[in-house]
Amino acid sequence: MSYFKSTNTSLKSLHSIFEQNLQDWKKDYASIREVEIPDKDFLYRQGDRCADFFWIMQGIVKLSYLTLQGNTLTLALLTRGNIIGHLQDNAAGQAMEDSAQALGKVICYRIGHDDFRRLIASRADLSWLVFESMDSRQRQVEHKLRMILTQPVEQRVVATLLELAQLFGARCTHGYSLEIFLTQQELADLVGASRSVVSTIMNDFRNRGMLDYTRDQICINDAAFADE
Amino acid sequence: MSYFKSTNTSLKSLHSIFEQNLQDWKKDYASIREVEIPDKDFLYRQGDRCADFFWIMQGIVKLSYLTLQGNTLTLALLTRGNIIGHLQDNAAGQAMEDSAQALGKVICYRIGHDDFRRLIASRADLSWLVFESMDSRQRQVEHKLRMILTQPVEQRVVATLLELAQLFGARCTHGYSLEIFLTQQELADLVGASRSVVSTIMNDFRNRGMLDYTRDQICINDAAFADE
DNA sequence: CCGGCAGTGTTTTCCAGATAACAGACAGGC
DNA sequence: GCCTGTCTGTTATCTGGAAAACACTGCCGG
Repeated sequence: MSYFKSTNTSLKSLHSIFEQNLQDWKKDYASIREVEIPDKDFLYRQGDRCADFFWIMQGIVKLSYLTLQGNTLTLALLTRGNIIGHLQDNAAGQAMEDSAQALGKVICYRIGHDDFRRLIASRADLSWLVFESMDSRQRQVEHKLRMILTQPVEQRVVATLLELAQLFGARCTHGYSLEIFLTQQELADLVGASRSVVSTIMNDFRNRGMLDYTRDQICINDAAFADE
Repeated sequence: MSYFKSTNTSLKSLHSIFEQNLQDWKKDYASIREVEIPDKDFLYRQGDRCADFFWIMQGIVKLSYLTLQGNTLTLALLTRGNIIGHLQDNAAGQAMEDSAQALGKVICYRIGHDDFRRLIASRADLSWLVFESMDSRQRQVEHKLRMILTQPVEQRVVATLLELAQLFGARCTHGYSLEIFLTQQELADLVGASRSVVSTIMNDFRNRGMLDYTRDQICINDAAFADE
């Protein structure tokens, strides 16, 4: 069960760094504030102009892109420590090319563009955290690209479910159950496939005893880990 | 012809920042050295262990991934200002998951992991440059993912050729000719398609007068820009 | 001058998966 | 209870593009 390897440890120190400094920083960087985003709310939407940065403290944020044909494509799931925002400040922010949506409750610090830049400049130790954040997103997207170009849908579903188990998995009697529920459509967006094939594949897995799921819960049985 | 928009300006200052400081820095960060990589040489190969960073000063570096089935998949083309390297230092660098190859002559600074980290920590103004570098690669990969999932091969070829024109384009009598030559196979890897369909598509474009190419040159005619 | 090699052009076959269309299933609200 | 809306399950059809297979066009070295 090597699948549940520990996540990057240095990101874990982030919150404590912030906690003890937030009050101090507010004096220097007026735009910093802690915001709580309820499930399904958007941090911003595709096409919005948004020059702020969001530094995730808790919860998961889904980045997705809506195609012209009306399909949704999930680019990445970001967790604590990740930073979202536009880097170039030209003309006070141009339209975002994707949407960011909370999956479950999310807590993050929202910081204006200029303040963020100044903060980074003055606190060199923070910049390495930012690098790690960007790097993890980078890897995530490249990994997705590789998967889509090389693996058939079925394999991608398996891989995605296992990744989700890492992110949301809570131990239950027969395996790991996911603490948020995704509709099949959302799962399909995540693997980059159509809803109908994901549906049949999921059923197949259920019949083979690797998975249990209902309308509002998914549970990955221990058997699944053995098989793959 | 809005296509030839200027590239990020702040990256342009990079070389001058380095030039005037390189000698000084060598004292503090012994591992820094300027290296020149000839055309087609590898900075590192997939599977290598490499804990160093490469900061590109000149030329283009191709990042690509070799699949188990033996297909090559080009993830990104990086230019001046971009930085390549593993962030996490655990166990002195693990295997690279892609290869980095020079496309044409490349000049870059090679820096050991720890020196790079110290350099960034001590020179906060540099870190913003690194952010921009990572961000541009990020956008490039996400863009590729979107293209592959939404556009048919033909469109992707067009888009890729226009992007190449931006990177390598040199004005010639009838349009923009590319200064490096890519085989059709390499072009196919870049668009994420098979060689044979790229070949027929290219021929089609040539017949329609949008393109001229021979065994060792590609030229995008002005007509192509009007059409798309 | 003749292989041999690396790249190109084209055609034929085949299939994964998109798309569409519809029939349950379940959950509110009225 | 019944209507409505949102999910799930399944099947029938169609197609873009991968794969394979081969002929063609240089070019380079002996």
